[in-house]
Amino acid sequence: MRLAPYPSGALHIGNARMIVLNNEYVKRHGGELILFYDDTIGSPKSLRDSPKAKYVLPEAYDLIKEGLEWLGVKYSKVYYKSDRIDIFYEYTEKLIKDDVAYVCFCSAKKFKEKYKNKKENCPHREQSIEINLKEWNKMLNGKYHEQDAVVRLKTGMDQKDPALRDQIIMRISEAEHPKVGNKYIVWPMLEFSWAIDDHLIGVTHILRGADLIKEDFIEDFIWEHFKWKKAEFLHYGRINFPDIKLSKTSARNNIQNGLYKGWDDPRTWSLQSLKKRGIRPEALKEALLDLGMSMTGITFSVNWLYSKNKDIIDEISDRYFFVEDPILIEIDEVPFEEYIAEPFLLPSSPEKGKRIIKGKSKDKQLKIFIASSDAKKLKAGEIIRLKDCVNIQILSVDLKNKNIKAYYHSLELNRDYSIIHWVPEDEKINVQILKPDGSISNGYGEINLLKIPMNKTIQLERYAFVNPVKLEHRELFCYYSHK
RNA sequence: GCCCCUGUCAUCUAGUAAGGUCAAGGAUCCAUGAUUCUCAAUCAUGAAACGCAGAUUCAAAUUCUGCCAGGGGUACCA
Repeated sequence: MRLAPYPSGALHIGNARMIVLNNEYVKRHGGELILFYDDTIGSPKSLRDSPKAKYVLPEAYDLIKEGLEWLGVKYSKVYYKSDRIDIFYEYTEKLIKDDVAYVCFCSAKKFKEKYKNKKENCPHREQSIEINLKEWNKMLNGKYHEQDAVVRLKTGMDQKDPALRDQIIMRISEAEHPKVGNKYIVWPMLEFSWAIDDHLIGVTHILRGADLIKEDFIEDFIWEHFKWKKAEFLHYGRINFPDIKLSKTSARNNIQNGLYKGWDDPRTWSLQSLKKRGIRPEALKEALLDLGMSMTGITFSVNWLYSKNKDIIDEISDRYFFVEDPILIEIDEVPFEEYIAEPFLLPSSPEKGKRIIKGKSKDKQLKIFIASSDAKKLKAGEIIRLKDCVNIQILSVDLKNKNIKAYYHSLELNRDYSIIHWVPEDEKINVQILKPDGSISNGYGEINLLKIPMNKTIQLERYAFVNPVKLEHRELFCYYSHK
């Protein structure tokens, strides 16, 4: 079997389904997996400036490799479509000589309206083999330009399905290719190139999305013509990601115009970005595999992935305090100079030990920060519990001036009081969290965050799981994982 | 327009090939309660579906017909 990514950008969560399913199939049946970069030319030169243009991005080759490595996918060989253009020339010539292909000069619009929709042959279909060969060579020799001429396969203008009437197999593109430059101006269409290559590299099973079903027909037509052994087709249905916008093309544009920092920006939903967010490859694989091979159109909710990931990281992510968008509370009449809070690093594994958070008072006053989302809910007179510390009674709340006053109330845990998180004013570090939508949350975290390893997920209690990626000048930068 | 495919809880899925074992099972989400010094996790309970209409049959989620609804293809993209 083969993986055939188009190297226009990093692999994303949507492309991953194709990879995971192929990989699993090969593993279960003891097959061989080939990585085949489907790096054809894409959009013609004349459309290259359009934001929708598809084209090969040089860095994508490595980004794809990186993504496959992260997913733990092993392959036996690597091929590049762009290395094999001469092969398609050779087979196109054979097809012309066998009178099953012809050079057509109709414009796309004219062909569709005058011939395809009416099931009628265009004049070029009747050309002799000699003329077709001559015109084909003119195409190869650069006598024609983009849009001037194409090679069509004689699948039949009387096909019931208009999608299958005399498909184009070779066309002209004057665009530059990152690997082979301007060496070729005639390029194959996807269906045709696979009909040839799947045979030549010995593919026995082709597992692809339902959107590529038409390609089956073209491949089968050509295998039939050459009397080649046929591969078996397997399909899976469409998958939709309603809460995500997934597009390698728009990700590329946003990276190029500087809106995104790179291919690990969470808005790309690339495998690179998922890794940075602390999503485990096993979680993604399991989530995708659970969808199976059904032909049903699937609405994929990212919560499904998050849930799988949480199963893995919950029991290994240490807990820390963090307050988002902090607001200061001044607590008066504190009857001690220092209180040492000792919450567990990971309550489900007490053997991992405890953290130490010190609350120090000056002149009987203790200053701490709480999250503004908690502050908004406070009412004067209310008693709340600072987790693992003390109970305080709120005296006044002035959100406009970010000023909250409170009194010390008591020490003992009382579950009637709501429990909130806090960070002492004199021992804190700045924490920045990059959210999936690209926004950044700011807040303070407990001092123990200075000692944590990078790229190992943690849970900021009552906030979310995050993956710390950088600690510099007492400032921690994290990627948001999920709730 | 023309071709093709798919319709089971909010979502994903099991069941459809051989009609009875399905008064439809599991997971996620949601709700309630327990537990917990986290709004997480854990445990318990609950809510929640065979697209519609006919037909065949002792018996239909499963077979047949019609309808309806979604998706895909119809690119000199992949």
